[in-house]
Amino acid sequence: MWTVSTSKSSKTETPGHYHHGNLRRALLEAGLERLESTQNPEFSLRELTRIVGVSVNAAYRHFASKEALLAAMAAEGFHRLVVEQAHAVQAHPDKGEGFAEAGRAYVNFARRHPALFRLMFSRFAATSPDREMHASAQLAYSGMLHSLAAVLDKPADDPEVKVGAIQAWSLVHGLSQLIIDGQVDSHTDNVDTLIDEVFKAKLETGFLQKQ
Amino acid sequence: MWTVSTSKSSKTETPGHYHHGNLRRALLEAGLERLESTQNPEFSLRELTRIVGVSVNAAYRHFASKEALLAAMAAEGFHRLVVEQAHAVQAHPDKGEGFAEAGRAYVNFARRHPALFRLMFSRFAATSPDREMHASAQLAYSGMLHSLAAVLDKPADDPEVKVGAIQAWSLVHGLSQLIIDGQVDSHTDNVDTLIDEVFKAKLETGFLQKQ
DNA sequence: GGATGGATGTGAGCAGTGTACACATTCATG
DNA sequence: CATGAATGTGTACACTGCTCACATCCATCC
Repeated sequence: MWTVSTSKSSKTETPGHYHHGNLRRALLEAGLERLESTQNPEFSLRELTRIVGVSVNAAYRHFASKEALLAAMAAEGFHRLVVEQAHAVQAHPDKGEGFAEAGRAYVNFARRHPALFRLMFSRFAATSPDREMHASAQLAYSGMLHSLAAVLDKPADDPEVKVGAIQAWSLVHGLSQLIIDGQVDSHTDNVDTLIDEVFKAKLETGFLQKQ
Repeated sequence: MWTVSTSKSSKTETPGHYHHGNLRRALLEAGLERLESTQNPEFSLRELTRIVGVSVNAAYRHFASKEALLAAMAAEGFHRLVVEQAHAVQAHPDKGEGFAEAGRAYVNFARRHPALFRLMFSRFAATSPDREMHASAQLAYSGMLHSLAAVLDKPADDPEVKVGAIQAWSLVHGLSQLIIDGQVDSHTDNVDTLIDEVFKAKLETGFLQKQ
């Protein structure tokens, strides 16, 4: 996808490509693809630079460390998640359904990209002072917060909305984690119907009831 | 704590200690302590053996790989979690309260041992074929399942119980994860009261209602 | 249009890692 | 007390993240 410009060509991409043609982006893509394609999500910086076809240290012109690369990948993951959730919300005229669908989208995102999902919430996500990543995560949260506020017809800073948002996020996040850990698979036949059941029960008895 | 037996002494511990005195246990303890005591939960096998005062490869007589050591540490974590939850359940005569208290114990375990908690649910927990660890995790799940079955006064294999258990586990697990990721801290003043609120809301409207 | 300086990529090298292999020591048991 | 198994040690190897000095390329200005 990202071809090296051997001498002077391939000016087809976005600006900011000096020798390689946006090496930063290429490394990110390679890393993300690596997460998707293999069983073992551990990878070395050297492996990525080998894939991209560049010397090891070229990476250090774009990322201060391997950790910084991982943080950028996580941020990209949050961006994609936010997009998918926004789509889910907008696809449903009924706000309650839209909110529930966003939850389903969350779980399915985790199922489709388990390694990326883990990366997004791994240790360094809490530790690293990466600004971009925290901003992305914040975006995901505030999106859900406002969606729930619309459902409950209350301001976003209403305590009930805040607690409800954390509750919903916890449920969805926990379910995602347990599923990708294979800790739910072993107890149920079909994960899809389980998700439906969990959500249905939630809808009937839980916080989505405007009471 | 684990002193090396220079020549022939320190037979004070459980059997199975040849040269060192249960090196396996010592490595586990060192690893767990390492997780508690430091900011950066990454550690090398060599570091652990240095702490214990033994050559690097001695560890390989007790663990097939570093991954196996991590799996054993995770299993130990599950054991401790199960113990704390059991205590929480038994401390309350009312079964519903006991169940809720077990949930609180779950969250607090994660808060007190964030690195260990992460390890227990990290990538390799799903990947690794470590039998002991999966057995321990299973134990945690079935304990909660039976506790909920008692609350609802239904058999443990009742679909409603199963769904409720996964729901409860998801909520508690997700909340734990979000808290230790610092993703909740930034939105609320006091985590403790938040937990109470989440649980209270759950108790009032959720699956704990016998309807 | 050619010089200049900053952005970008390269190569060698360092300390540290996980682990395999051959060997040494110690223990339980005959 | 000899023997074999269990346990610990030393050496070595391929690999890692990362630093430093150097090479290359591009945009820009005279």
